[in-house]
Amino acid sequence: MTRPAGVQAPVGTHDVLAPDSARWQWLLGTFADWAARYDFGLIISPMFEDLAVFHRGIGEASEMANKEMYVFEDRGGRRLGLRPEGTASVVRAFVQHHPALPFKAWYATPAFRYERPQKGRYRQHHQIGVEALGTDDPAMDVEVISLAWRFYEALGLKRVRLLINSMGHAGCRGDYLELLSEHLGAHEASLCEEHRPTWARNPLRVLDCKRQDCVEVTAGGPMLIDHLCHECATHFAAVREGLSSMGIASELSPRLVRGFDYYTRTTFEFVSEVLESAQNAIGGGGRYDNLVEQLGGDPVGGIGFGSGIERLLLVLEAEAVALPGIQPELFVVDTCPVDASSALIDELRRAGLRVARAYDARSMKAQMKAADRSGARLALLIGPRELAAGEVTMRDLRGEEGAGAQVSLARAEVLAHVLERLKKRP
RNA sequence: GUGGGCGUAGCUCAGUUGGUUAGAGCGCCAGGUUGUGGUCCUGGAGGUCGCGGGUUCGACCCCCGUCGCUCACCCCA
Repeated sequence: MTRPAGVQAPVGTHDVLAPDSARWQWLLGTFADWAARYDFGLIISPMFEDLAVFHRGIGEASEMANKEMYVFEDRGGRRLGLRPEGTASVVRAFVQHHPALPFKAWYATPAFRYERPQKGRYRQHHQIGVEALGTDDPAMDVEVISLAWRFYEALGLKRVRLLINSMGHAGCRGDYLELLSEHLGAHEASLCEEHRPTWARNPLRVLDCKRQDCVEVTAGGPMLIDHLCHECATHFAAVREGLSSMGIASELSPRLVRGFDYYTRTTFEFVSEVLESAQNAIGGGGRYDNLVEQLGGDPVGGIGFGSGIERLLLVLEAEAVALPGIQPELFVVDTCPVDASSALIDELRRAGLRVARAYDARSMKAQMKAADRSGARLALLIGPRELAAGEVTMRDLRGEEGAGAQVSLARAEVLAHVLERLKKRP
């Protein structure tokens, strides 16, 4: 209990040990599979970047860039930041390497934000996501969004809603912002305490405010979705139609304003209906048609999404989805005074089997107990009797009738019998 | 950054207006069954009661500080 100061995970971080880590492996594997089906390739990029990458990407005014980033200076005097989200780094890598278009990349990465932890919110959390750069085609918006949707389905999630909105491009958004500012200015006195003095700096944020005062003011005001230019409106309609043609329902959510400044046109968020906590967004993303240029690249568009692993795990638990574990298939019990099992265990493992064993020369009873708890289906017993006879006893630990049947096998035939038995009962 | 709740065994927790050697269940180890798990019985190990200070004859209990966990605001994944 008492341990030296500092010998514990930092605030807001967690260790994930087996068997819980098996859920992560399964989730990550499922995502990798679906990303590959959509022809996305894995990208691995550094977890820290020059601060400018994040500042220019996320927007200097944003809460995240200002107060939540882990910033440090290295020994060479460089100002660096720990990745707070996935997109900026991918775009930076894209600009740096000029890959062929369209560039479709998926990632799994930790993300760091200095915030007060609470349920579903940590200082180090983990995201999986994709970015697709180099095309404005609404079909790519549809691919990115549907990939997320199919992935959630593959996990077994049922109670997920897709909220969608369009932020327009710089032109129509600019026109709209004037209308919105006019409206907010006229009703300034009715805004909530926080936004009354600050609405002018970022009027869109007010739309996102959940306090009753602001909700009432903005409800009577203009919505961006009604003021999109022809091109943006057409693009948005194509995205929704594409999703609809796949049977994916998207709910128009005109107040949806996501946290990063870089979004244009399509923005979306996946919310869980079963999470009771305030952190019910399990993923989100959008199009960013100016970001590549802002980071020094050609003026090409992109779109992506990110999803939080910890939150997905919370939802999986809330929806009571059964999660596959990783258990040994065999447990080898060896009670001989000399090592009689290492070579056999090696043979089994090289044949692809997951094999557990006991250590410290414990009694047969203790080893059998360990075998039972390991979750293995079969136990192989080698005691002095088997050793002398050149045999191995194979015992079924998961026999449906309770008492497991056991048979004696010649040492040379063990592998063949084990493979047959395990295949027989998948 | 703001506010609430909580830190007692590996885990989940109990602990009577502050009173002697701090308990339970589960888990773990061993034995009952000198070669057999899952049920049952018996026994055992394991705690500077988060840490530091204070009040008191005496503190797991009261007070202060501190560290940590947790929930909410905020922000978001």
